[in-house]
Amino acid sequence: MESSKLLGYMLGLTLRVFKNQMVSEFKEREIELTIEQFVILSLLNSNCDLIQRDLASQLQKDKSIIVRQINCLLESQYVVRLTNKDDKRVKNLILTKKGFEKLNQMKEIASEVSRKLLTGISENELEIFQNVLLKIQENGGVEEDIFNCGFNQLK
Amino acid sequence: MESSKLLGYMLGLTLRVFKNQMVSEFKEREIELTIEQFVILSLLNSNCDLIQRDLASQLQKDKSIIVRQINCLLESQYVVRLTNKDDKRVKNLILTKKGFEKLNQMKEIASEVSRKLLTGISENELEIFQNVLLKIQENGGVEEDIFNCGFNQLK
DNA sequence: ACTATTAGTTGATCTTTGCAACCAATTTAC
DNA sequence: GTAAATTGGTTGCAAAGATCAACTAATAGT
Repeated sequence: MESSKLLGYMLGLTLRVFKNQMVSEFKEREIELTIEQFVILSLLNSNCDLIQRDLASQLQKDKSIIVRQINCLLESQYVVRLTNKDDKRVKNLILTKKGFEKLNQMKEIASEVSRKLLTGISENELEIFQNVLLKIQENGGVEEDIFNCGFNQLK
Repeated sequence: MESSKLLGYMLGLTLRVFKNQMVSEFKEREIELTIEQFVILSLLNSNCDLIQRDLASQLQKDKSIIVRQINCLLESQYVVRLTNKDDKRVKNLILTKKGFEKLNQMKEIASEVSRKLLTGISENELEIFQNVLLKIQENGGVEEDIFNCGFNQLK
């Protein structure tokens, strides 16, 4: 099996397609957040116990990146950062009302874009597709999906 | 169907897993190219008629990015850039022997990484996975795969 | 011939990323 | 209980990646 060659190419291109569409939709509707920030808000909304360390490991990014992303979200008042009472090293991250509303707006856009990009793909194919993605992540050592932020839990 | 929410998240995370593994392998074996450059060399090797415009559209990136990537590859003498005789606007890109050898070295690494990441995934699932990726790209308006740089054509 | 288009290049600028150093709080090891 | 190690978070800096607009040179369209 020679899937080897271009797994990265295929994933990269597909992601880029998705991102480009999202970015242009965001621009059109004057949403000033990036896709990354949208993802972070989504994760925070899925599980309000997530701290910056968790975001870093879930997203496989350096913790410093997360800090800065959160800083942006703070400035626009989409989240609040509070020092945890039990462990003062830890900062809890809480979505504000404003953040929640913006998130829902972005989710709708993501829904539209996804619907558009996934047309012609059967339920079954999509299921397998998701499982393969999960499997790759697992094989790559991504922590088990603590909070099940899979595909299917959106209201 | 609520796959909407995190298509971007799933793709992004999976790509990141792949990239992280590749980067650490590249580092270990002292390969000083980026994944992007590896992809470009792959594409050039698949089809030597590709010009910079094609690379830009295939990779969905701005042409200026491609120019600069190629400049790097020129400096390290992995490719040569020649003005096309029939149309002097066009530059042909040719892999050097050095580039070809480096490419093969990187391909092997990519094979290993892919093999590792794809363990436990059946032939059939993988096939569907690839088709979904292609379908998404198609729905997103990526040009038809002129030179069939699909999964299965590696030596 | 004049205009529009195309391929490529450059410059300025911005974001993203990665790395290392660092602080403060907490654990651990003795 | 205290010293040392670890952990979560923050900052600075430099490299890489990406964007946008302006520009050249060659070609195509009329």
